[in-house]
Amino acid sequence: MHPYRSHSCGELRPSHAGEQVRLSGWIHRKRDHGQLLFVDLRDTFGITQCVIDVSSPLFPMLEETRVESVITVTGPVVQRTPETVNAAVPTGEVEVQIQELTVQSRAEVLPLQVNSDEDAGEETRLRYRYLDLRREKMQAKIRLRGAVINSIRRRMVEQGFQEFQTPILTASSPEGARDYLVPSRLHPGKFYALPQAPQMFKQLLMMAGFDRYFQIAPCFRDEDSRADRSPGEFYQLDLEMSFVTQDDVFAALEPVLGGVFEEFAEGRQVTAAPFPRIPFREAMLKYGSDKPDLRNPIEIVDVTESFRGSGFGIFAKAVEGGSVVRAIPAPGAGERPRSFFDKLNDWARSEGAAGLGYIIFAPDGTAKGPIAKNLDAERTAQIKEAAGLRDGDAVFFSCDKAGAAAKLAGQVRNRLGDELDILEKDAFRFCWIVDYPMFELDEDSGKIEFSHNPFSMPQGGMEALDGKDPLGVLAYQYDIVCNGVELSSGAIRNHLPEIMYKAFAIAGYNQEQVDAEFAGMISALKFGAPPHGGSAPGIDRIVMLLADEPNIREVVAFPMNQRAEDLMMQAPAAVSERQLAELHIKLDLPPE
RNA sequence: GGGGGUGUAGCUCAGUUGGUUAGAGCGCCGGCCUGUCACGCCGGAGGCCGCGGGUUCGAGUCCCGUCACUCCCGCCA
Repeated sequence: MHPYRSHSCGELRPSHAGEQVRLSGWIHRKRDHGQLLFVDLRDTFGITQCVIDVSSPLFPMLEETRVESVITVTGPVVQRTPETVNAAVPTGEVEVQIQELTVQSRAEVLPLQVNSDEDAGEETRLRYRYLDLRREKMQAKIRLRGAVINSIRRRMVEQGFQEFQTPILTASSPEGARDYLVPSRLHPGKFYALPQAPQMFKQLLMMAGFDRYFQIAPCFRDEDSRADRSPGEFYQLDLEMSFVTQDDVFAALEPVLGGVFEEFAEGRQVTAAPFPRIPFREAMLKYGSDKPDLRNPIEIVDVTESFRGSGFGIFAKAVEGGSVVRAIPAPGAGERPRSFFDKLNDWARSEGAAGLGYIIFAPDGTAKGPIAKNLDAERTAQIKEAAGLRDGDAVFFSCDKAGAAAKLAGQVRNRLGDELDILEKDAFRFCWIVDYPMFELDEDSGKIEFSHNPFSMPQGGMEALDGKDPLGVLAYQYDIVCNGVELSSGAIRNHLPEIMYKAFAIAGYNQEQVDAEFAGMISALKFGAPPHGGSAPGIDRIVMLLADEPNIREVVAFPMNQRAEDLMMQAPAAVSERQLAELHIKLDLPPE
């Protein structure tokens, strides 16, 4: 017999009764009856009950072996009597009678409990990640991640995409996030950078004529983390296509994402392709965000005109000064207590807003609240009509300059969705956000800047850039959003050097600067570049959504903590003087 | 860089208005138990209440500072 196992711990059934088997695994749980001892033996495939009694000379050895020790047991499979069957476990109709026992590895007292559904603190979990990962919940999430990646890869290949590998040690790029730098030994004072994304390489592969590229690509960015943003590194489904329009990219990606979500939805609804397309400006108005959660039925409306010259002086005056007023309907909130409105107002102030006005439309048809007192009935009715409100509803107002008003309105919309518990349940709601503006005005400097990727193709091409209103130029730039999570952004790229120079000129770069900073890219465009475009959905975020986990670390096997430290491997760490010397590095700062 | 939350036993947490010896569940150690499956019963050990300072007759509790973790803003496709 094999030295470790003849079967897995999830395998044995009544049909195996009478067979001599060998199982290896971790002691998940022990139930010690003094003369009789049950061991739940666990491997990644399942749990099998093993039993031994005091008549065996091995009994004391097993009795003193702690939970999470690794053992090998050998003995016959026995069908359990009907009253001792455990219907909750697939192997629950049988058990293994232990005749031979090897303790492969003893476990000390554990810093976290593996056989518990309760999470230990994150610091403990990350420091002992290998224990945390033994837990059933974690095994399921990490397995899901692997299955999702397999599914993506299969679907991409089926659509004629070819997988590539691109360099990890590459050059720093001047745009975007902060780079991770790697010092060069052979070139004193010079550095490689880890790629923030394989952007340049995938475009160069298009110029090389490969037509359809994809990669499950590691990306590195030295920026602060969030619950949904890993510090340091993450994975993207990076893809690029030649001779395509925006519609072609959407048509290629929708069946992949839609298909993956359908495959792992487990009963949850998935938006059917084609996904809705929402222009950026419309999204900012209706949802106050370019990553709207479409499970939330609330739609924001502009009611600026209803307040212009009105008796509600604060808003009327702000409107004269160029502010707008956005109305956020709160369906069913009309019967909430005063404290509900006060709490939201306090929260809005804590978010930096001047305050959050509201009108309550009471069930008896009267309009209540401080704003209603100062607003004539006609205007109040106008607002009620515009926001689609009924008696028993309420409406909140966000009044500020357009950008800030939209942002607050979006936050209120999200908050109301949660507080009023009106989000559609068990659904994945996708949309594309399209028609991003090519440029935006920097509020501090007053200068025109790229609003997204400078390498996107402006809609209307050269003609549009030559026009009088660069801020009105839209780009073939798009995001895909699911349940309020930005999965990716993408674009049809600018493959024409003259348009590239012009776009950069508008953003204040002359030709020499562009040539210097983007040399590889610009020169590649000069030798015959196909029109091309692509996208790069975040793998971790896809798995987060499918696993219904708000924290990205839950779907990464070995994540770093918020301060970009690996508590288990103890990275980052100091290195030896010798290593530094080889890299021509002399540390200037005392090490603490 | 800024703001919020948390920090009490190995783990998860409770701890009232500032009051006497800081508790529970799980885990650990010991004892009992031959059909349990979150086995049960009895007993025990285990505490720098994150750290430093202050107020007070008295601080886990209040104040100041600091550190750690976490969430958010900034930042980030």
